[in-house]
Amino acid sequence: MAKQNNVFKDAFNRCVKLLDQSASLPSEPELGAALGVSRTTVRAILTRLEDVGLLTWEKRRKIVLRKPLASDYFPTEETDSLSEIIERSFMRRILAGGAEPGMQINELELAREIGIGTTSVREFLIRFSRFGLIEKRPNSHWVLKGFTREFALELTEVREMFELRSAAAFARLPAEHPAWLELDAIEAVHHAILGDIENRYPDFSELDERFHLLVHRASKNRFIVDFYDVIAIVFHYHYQWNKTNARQRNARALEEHLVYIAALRSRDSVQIEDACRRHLKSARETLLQSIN
Amino acid sequence: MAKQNNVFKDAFNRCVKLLDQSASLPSEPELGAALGVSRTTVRAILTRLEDVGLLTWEKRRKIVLRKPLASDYFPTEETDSLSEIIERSFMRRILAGGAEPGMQINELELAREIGIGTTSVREFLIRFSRFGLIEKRPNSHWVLKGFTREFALELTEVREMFELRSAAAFARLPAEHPAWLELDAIEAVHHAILGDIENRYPDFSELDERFHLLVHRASKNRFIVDFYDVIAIVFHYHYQWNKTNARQRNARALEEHLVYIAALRSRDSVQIEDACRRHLKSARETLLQSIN
DNA sequence: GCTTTGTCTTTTATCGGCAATAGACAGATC
DNA sequence: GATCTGTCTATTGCCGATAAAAGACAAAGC
Repeated sequence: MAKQNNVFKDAFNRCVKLLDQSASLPSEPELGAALGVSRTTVRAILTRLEDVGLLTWEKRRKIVLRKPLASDYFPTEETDSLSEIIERSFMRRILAGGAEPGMQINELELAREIGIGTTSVREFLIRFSRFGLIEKRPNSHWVLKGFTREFALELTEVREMFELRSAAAFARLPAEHPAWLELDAIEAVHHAILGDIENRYPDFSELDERFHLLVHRASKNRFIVDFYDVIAIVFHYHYQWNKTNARQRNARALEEHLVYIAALRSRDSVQIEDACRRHLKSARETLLQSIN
Repeated sequence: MAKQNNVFKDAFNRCVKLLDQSASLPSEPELGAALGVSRTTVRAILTRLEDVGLLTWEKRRKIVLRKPLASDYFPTEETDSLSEIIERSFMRRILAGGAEPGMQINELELAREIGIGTTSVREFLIRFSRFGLIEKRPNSHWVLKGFTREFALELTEVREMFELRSAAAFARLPAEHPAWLELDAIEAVHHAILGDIENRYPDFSELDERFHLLVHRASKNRFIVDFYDVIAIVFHYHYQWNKTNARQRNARALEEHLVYIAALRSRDSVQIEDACRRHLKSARETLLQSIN
């Protein structure tokens, strides 16, 4: 079966959405840039648009024939990349299912369960191993170390070191640095969500990641920024599978963020450290509660 | 060609060395434990020992027939695992060769150059990516970020944060913790090398890793301990390919270590921080000098 | 003269297959 | 009764092959 064509399918869907809004399509290279794919894929998309009768396409002449229907899109399951599929499937197993620490992980079994080849599973496990949740015994199986209390404590310990340093670096950014504008934008979304907390509290997860990543980036240190991936994935799945008191928790975190943001703006190192510490402490507590 | 049999070859060599010393061999499971391989491999080794006329083997009766010769061993090139081979080859390219930052890395080319399959190269690159020297463009090539000044500064920034914290944790270890004994042993080796510095200064590299890893382990944090891999690999190849003033540099580092070790023993946090900072600063400077 | 398109080549992502290695289990041996 | 050996099965590590996707280059169009 070789490579999946999910890049094509995903880009196709985004192209149909584009076509739904504006009534014409730009040149091939421009469209490629807009969709983030190569011209080869753009041409495959255009060919298919013609096939399903959405478009006439001859050289530069692209004429939209009708409004797209829901049935023109590829089903969303088919647009995910293999690694996303594996990640979700794997995280469900270890966070939701009864996965005991110390358990062996079997590549072949995982591959069969998801219906893919072993190579993809192996590559996923190698990439995933940097999250500290699994460990390889050479020439033998992987061992699940588990989403335990120790894991959460070790993770948050490093997170706190990194974020305190990043927040301090943030305060030293020159006034014209784009991060300040992004901070304004992020703050505005905080107010928007708080203003309609009952309905919008699930939007917090994504905003949380956006905010903390912005702070970490101020460190200008690739190791610190990369480590944020670990935090992000843990909190991502944590939010997804543990919804007890979600509204209340998120509201509290939003308020803490606002204090934190104000502290960053003040550029006062004592205030920043205080706000940062306070927020990270409550984030850690939330995480720990979900484990025991 | 499937799997290499380097596990067998390496274990075979170690078994021959064992046989050179003691005149008999233990049971299969015991031998497996001693060599760190499965019984399947042990039996393959015993079969080969018989074939080359080093041993008679029938059930429990194992009789050594003669002293091993140099020609009984497999050549060392054949005992390295594929990932070790790729790693060396790759590091030589990016540290020694003219590898410009921003350069593209081609999986197929690398594989052909080393004479192996692409899967192994891919897996290596994925594992290697956590060292922050390369980066993947999805569906496209890897980009070499290069062993630059920025890289060294980012690396040492994190190293210093982690090691200061680990050193502080070390001082809090209970007196009966085995780490103190290991520290004694490490200190003794320091004195031994310093006593014959002219000849033994190349032994420093390995000792350095052993010492700092011991310190990092005191953090009891998997992320801190794992990060030491990044430091270790960088310094390992750094020592290997930059030998200017090596004797002098190593002598200085050994002295700094001794002060650092004494500080750890004192359990005095001010003294520890001071000694640790001082040593890390000079380690950073050495590293930076080798870059520009 | 710059951008677009047609065509072709190169490279990546993924699969199935096979030898090396690990590991399980029952019967044999001390 | 604990450990060892014989035998068999399961799993990993690695390869080559192939479709998807990227990308190079020249000719065409504005």
